[in-house]
Amino acid sequence: MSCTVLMIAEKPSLAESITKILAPNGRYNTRKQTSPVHEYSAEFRGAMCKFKFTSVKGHVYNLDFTREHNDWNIDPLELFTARTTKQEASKSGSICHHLQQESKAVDYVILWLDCDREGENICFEVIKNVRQGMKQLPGDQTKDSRILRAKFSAITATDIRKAMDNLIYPNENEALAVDARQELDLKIGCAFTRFQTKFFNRKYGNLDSNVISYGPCQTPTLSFCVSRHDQIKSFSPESFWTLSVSVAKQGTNGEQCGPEIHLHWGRVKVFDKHVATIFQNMVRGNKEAKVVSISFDKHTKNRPHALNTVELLKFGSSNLGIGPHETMIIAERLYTQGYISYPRTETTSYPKNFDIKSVLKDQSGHPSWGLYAKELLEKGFDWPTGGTDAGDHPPITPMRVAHEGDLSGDSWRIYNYITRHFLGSISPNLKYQKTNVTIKIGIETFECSGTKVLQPGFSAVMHWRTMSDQIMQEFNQNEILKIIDVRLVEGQTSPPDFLTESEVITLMEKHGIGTDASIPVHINNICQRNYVTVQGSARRLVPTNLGTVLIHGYQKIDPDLSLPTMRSDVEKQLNYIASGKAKYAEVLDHSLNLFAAKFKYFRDHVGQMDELFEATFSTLASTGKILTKCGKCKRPVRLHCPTCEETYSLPSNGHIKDYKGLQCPLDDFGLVSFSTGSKDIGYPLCPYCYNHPPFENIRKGMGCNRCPHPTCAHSLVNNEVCSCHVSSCKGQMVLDATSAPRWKLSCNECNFVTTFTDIVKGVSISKDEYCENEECNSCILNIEFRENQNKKALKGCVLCDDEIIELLEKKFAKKGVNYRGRGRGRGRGGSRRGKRGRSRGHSRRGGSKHFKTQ
DNA sequence: GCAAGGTC
Repeated sequence: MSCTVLMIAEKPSLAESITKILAPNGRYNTRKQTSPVHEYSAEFRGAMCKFKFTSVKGHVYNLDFTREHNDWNIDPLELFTARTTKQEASKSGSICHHLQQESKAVDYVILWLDCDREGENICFEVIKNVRQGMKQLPGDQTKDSRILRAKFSAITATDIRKAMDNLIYPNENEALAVDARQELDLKIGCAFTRFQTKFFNRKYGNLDSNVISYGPCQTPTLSFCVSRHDQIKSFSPESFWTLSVSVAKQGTNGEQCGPEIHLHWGRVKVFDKHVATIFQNMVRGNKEAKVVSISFDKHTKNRPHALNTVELLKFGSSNLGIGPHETMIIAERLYTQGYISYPRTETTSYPKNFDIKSVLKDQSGHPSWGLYAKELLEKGFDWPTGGTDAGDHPPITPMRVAHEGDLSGDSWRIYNYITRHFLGSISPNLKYQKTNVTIKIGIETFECSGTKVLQPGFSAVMHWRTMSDQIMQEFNQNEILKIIDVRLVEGQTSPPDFLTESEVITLMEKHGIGTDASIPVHINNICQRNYVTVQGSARRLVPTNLGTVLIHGYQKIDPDLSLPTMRSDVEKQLNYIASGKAKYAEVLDHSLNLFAAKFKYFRDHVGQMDELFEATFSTLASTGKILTKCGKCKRPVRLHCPTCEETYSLPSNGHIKDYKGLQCPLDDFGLVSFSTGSKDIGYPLCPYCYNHPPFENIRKGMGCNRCPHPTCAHSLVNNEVCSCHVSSCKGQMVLDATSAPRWKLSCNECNFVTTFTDIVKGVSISKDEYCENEECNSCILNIEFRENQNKKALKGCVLCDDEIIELLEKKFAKKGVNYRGRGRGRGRGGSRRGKRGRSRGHSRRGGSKHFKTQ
């Protein structure tokens, strides 16, 4: 034997099938090793050679951090710059050792790894193990020139032989793109996961998951489910009305003969009851209905394409009630038992030389579908058209007959589906005729229709696709029908339902999230971590509180983190590496820097996510109180709306209570009053305005005492009395209406407060009256005394009138005395006279954010 | 204890 050729496939089954194709007369010997080695002799490059065909089992290596960075106590930010190592993936039996042994003194290595980017990467993992042991040859016959790549687009004899005759070299750029992907996924995933897990698990003991994970595939997957949940929550039903009309054939005397026929209104529905009633009256105004047209249309439902993984998973979930993870486990078992072909494939078209006849022959004795298969064999089957060849593996088909007793419950149901799908895919199309009858009552159009199946085609074997006849009476053109009933039926629009697992798979496929092999893993992850639960026989994925809070948190802090474009954006970068347009190190560096910055931003703003966690998972929140308390200081600091899942912070170190059931005119939020005690500051505030100031140039934390709303009874404009007495303060003294029965004036900037003595019963601001002292210009107050005081009501300026000044516990200095702050501030906001009712100092230039009162 | 991608 002049030379030895080592060939390596991605999995043992493929090594065997390709050997069967390439070994002369299909004759070869197999040695049992970590992965079987098939041996045969054949010609290669003009000489007889010994061929050894073995395989790896997927990736040879896993990427991981070194030991020092596998410590959860280090700062996760360090992970972005941490060193990584590749470790052998296999737990049972060393693949590396196997490759090293088998490559000893071989002349050639031919790589038959799957023809995708991952396969190209595995090529280089293999090369790392086989290169050393290869035979040294003289001259320019370098080892690298003898490591070759077979590129095949299907596992068929033609394709495999063609690949063997057109060997090329492995593509390092494609492999490097995968290396970059691995490193990015590892670093981003672990950094975010460790940070979140530690941050939230330390704070909340009642989270439903040990690990609060983040990943570029699992998080967008969860996001799909939460988006639908949000749509449902925010849905508001609308009433609509429709005309429900029934007619019947009539005899010569106008009597009803024949059953009632229900008609569909051409307008379907209207959203205005008044309009609907007009239509109803119009229709009722007619005595008869007239058939104006009858049409017969032929329709076709195409047979399905050949079966791929995603389609199998979707059917398993929606029709068999078996989750994708479980379906894959079962499919893999059926595959290793030889009942079906390789179950991980994107391909939906049969290879040209696929032996459909032999599969049909195998199945023709089957008790359930044997006769059907036999008929196809005898009468001829339709060679499938369409579908796509993804170049990976042939579609999923039955490989040998199984009877119901051979397989346990779910295995049988999956095998049953795969086989019926196969038979359906080579069956005729389903054909049916649809009859449409158009009927007019006055000027309104109605319709009724019937269907008749002309040829069941594939639905005869795929019984879940069966279409039943909808029989309709025969009508004649211009036939007059009797109107039996005209009713107005009210309905309501309804929200969408939660996404089914099958719909989630469709979305994942559409957005390129995960692969046929990993889609079930991602869905399984978000279930196991308790971010979603699978509900009902329709297997709908309903987000848990934890799942919802996570996604809402990302949306608040950095929406990119949960967008489905996360994956595709990174893929675009990786494509530059694969195509050789950019260097591996540069792309990796760029993406790592980007995500490190995102991580830092997320970490700095995690409080926004924490507000949601606090409202959902703190023990106080579980009592159902609307007012939640801070876990540390035990004071109420936040309001939480459990429906909107929004949290509003409030001023701390004080008391919060409902403010007389009053509402903010800007946003309809209920006002609350804040006070720090009977002799301290107090004011009403709107929780929304406090967190989202509605006017420009106003900082966060606005209470009503700083609000420039021109007409609201609680705003600064309508409650300010004079400038603050404290010299360094630029604030306004505001009448604190929340303070009754002990009336107070408190500054809206500093903590200066003055209280009226307890003989004062009521204080109000006199509308459009100001102190006559030009320098003062304060508001005029109306003071009422308690009945037992026998005092007449007073009216005057709090800065200039002695009698009023006397009523204050902390007295303002009388005008003319050189007290701190005198005269100051008066001119600051411009002349105030005549400006009441208009914002002072807070121009509404630029408009307000949610102003809706004017 | 963490990601996602292969495969068993």
